[in-house]
Amino acid sequence: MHETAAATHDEVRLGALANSLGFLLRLAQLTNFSDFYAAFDGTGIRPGEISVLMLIGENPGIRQGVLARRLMIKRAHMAKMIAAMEADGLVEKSVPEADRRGVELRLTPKGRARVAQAQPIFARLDAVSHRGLTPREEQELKRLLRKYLEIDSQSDGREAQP
Amino acid sequence: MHETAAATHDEVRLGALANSLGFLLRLAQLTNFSDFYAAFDGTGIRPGEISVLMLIGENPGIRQGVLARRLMIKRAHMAKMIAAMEADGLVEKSVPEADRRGVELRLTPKGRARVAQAQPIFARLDAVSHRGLTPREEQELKRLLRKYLEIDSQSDGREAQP
DNA sequence: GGAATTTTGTTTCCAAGTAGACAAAATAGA
DNA sequence: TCTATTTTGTCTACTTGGAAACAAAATTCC
Repeated sequence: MHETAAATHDEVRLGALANSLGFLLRLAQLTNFSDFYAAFDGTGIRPGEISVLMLIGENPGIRQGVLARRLMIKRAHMAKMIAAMEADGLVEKSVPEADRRGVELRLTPKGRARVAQAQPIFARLDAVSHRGLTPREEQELKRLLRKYLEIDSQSDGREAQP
Repeated sequence: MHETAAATHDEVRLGALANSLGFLLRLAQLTNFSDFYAAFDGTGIRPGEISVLMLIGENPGIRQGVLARRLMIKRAHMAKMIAAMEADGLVEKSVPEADRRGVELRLTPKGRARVAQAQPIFARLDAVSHRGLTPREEQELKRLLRKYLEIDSQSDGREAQP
């Protein structure tokens, strides 16, 4: 029996979307997230939480607005995340004398322990999440994404030391 | 005056995250989305809506479960999106005789008009969203993402014709 | 043929994230 | 000084998406 135009066998024509950067990025991110959740299964660690903790660990005293801008999420949402993490004892806030509007963030020992717990899982995930790509291609993919995002891979955004 | 360890000037050290595929994909997707919203400003067209409409247009009669799987969203959410689009008169459902559990989707004339309206904006967006990349690099980025996703760029997921 | 299982879509409730208004503190401008 | 603007974080809705339970139809297994 001949097939009609209706899609069968889960085969889906993507048409113009197959060449859309946004569409490809969205699917790639969802794919990677599912790898993340598989790797961190049972730990209760989520992508948003661990990336915030890692950035605070790398940048002690960072302001939450700066963190929100770098992670491209809204300050309102960052406020909620930080409040929850503070309630969990992962992060501590301090109000700097120089500008009492702001809040400086630092990891507590428990927060540092959480990052340390995640580190090996994170490393293993990154070593296995290649999917169809060769290691060489994955490096190239990351390089292109960093260039797209205008992230300087070596300096990690650190200021030059005079 | 010498700086403390606290991050100033919005400079944020990314540390290990700068080499994390998931982190880079997330930021890239958010960046691209903001380009999308800028390009489609005023039209009321959102990424999820237009991608669903385009896929239905390319695959008349597609089942909503198949669509959900391809877009990597949950059937529950797809049901809500389709219900809203049907209420807007963009999509029509029909129950196939062969399997009365399922629902086949097709665009209405209004749905086709919406896709036609989006097409030039979409094309222009795709031509301008390069950011730091050269056109050559953007093509390579898309190729790597398709390979990561195991999407066959030429066939668009279409079955081979015997 | 008829009960168990699976598939498909839906419904309800919950979590993640955004939008916009707000208050407090800092800064700019006369 | 002292008002006006800006910056920073927060609060209250609202939107988007997922988890789990459910119903109806199809399929499997005897």
